[in-house]
Amino acid sequence: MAKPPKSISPFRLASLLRLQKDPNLALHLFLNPNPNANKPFRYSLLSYDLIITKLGRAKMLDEMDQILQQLKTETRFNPGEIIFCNIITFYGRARLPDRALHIFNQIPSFRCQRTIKSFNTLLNALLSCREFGKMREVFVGLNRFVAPDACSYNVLIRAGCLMNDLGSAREVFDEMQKRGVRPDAVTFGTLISGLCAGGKLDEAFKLKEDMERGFRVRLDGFVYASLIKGLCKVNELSLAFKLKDEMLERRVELDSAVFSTLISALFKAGRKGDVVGVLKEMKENKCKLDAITYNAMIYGYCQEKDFDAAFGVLSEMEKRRCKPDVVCYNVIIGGFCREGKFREATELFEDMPRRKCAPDVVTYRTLFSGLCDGKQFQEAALILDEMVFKDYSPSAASIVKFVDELCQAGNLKLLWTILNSLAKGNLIDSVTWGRVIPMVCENNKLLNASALIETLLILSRGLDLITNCSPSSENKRQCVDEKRPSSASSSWTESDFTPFDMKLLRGYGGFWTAAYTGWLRTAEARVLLSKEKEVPSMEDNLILSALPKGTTPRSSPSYKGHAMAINERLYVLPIPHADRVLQAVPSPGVGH
DNA sequence: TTAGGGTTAG
Repeated sequence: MAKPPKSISPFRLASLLRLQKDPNLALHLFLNPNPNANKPFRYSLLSYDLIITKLGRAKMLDEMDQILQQLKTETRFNPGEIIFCNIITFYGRARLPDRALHIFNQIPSFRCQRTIKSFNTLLNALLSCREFGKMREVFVGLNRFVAPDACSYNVLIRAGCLMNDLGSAREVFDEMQKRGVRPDAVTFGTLISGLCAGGKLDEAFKLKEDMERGFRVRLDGFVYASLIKGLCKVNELSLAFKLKDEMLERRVELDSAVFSTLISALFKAGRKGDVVGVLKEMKENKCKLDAITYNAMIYGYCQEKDFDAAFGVLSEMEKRRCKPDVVCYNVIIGGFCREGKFREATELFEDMPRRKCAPDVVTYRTLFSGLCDGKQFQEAALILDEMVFKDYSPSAASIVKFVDELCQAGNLKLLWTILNSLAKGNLIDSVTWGRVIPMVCENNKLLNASALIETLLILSRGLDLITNCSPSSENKRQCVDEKRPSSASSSWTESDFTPFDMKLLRGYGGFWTAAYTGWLRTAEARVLLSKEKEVPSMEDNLILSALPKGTTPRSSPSYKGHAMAINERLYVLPIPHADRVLQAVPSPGVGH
């Protein structure tokens, strides 16, 4: 007879969790440490820490929340502030500012004291979400309870730099000194980097002087790397190399960041031959090449259309046990696309999972816009659909470009396909609607599309994000039934909408208005079809004309669009989908 | 794992 499995101790659970790479398995293990035991498991604080960190890193934030609720009920120990700092950071990375703020406010309920540390983490998380207004609010509010330190000000300075508002970054720099907080190396590093990025090299060098002479803060690699990049950007390569030598003289540790910048600049200046010297110097300084250094070379070779050399670097990385990262593949895929090597680009993209590298939003955007530029419409449509499925969005410009190209090519069939994909991701904005509608009307030999466009304009006009409201499905159904345009008018005006509608439209802002209109029209089309009106108005025609030819709705279409034969088409999206369109949140850009 | 630099697209 098999022996019953030995029950595991809290200590053993922690070490098992540490070893488990798969976050799902780790979660399962955490939730069922001893499946056959009948008394509750006494989790250690370390186990909580490990599972929360694992789930957070894997972006399994709902599961992480579940564990947090459990942690709240544990009274045997008091969790340290660091756990909450990590959680706040995870929310920041996931662009969930409200949840970051919420957990920050909840910290005391976990029997943990908040300090400037979690406050600064919150500020930084809000910065990751580009919630500058909220940052200010939080800073002003908490200022009354706790004195900001250099780190707090450094986050604010970085916010100024990212907003391209170097003036306000400077103001923060002055303010911190007024309040007796000494700027440190990070303060100068942040400000100098911002000045270099903004092309204010003179100011940056002046600040470097002040840092050293006036403030007696030691220069470090961060400051040098920013300045060297700034010089390279304006083609001052010899000055950049001089600065690197200054680092050697002053015994500032030379790191891969400085060398990567120089290598990248040499390639861009067409001085590939000089890269060998830099690599040699790296070796002399015992500085290892990292993925970024290799990527600088790969990019250089791709710009020169030397893909063999680029793949050579890739093999070299593997040989040196430096795992190629996603940027590495993005660079090569981009290079292939620029050269019209779409098959190669797609093959490498498809090979990424085998190479144990997940494509990111940049990979998709690069491939998508490359395929569009090369008029590889079918492939582009496939990538687009996959992108939307993954909740990534192409840039608004490339969507419009793609739609324009399809309109020009008269490829209505593919146009419907991609509009369908875009609708799934709530990615059709008023510009796209504006491009598509005339196309549809022209194709159906209708008089003109001005009525619809006018409608879109009316709805988009001056609508700001004022309120947030989440309508019930009953509300929406009422909208559909009541929202018939007045018969005298051929287009919709504000008077055709109840105050509720207008509130709804305002709540979602101008950007969403077009999607909302699309949804209303969807339902509208369905109402029209179900009523089998004898003499369709021009408005009816317009909507019906948008339906692809040859699609015959069943006799009694219901609001549950899935029963309809045409529900795959854009204008007849199923209602549950429309609900999602309405409730969707704008997808963030990179890093989403 | 409270904050800053270097490689990719748009």
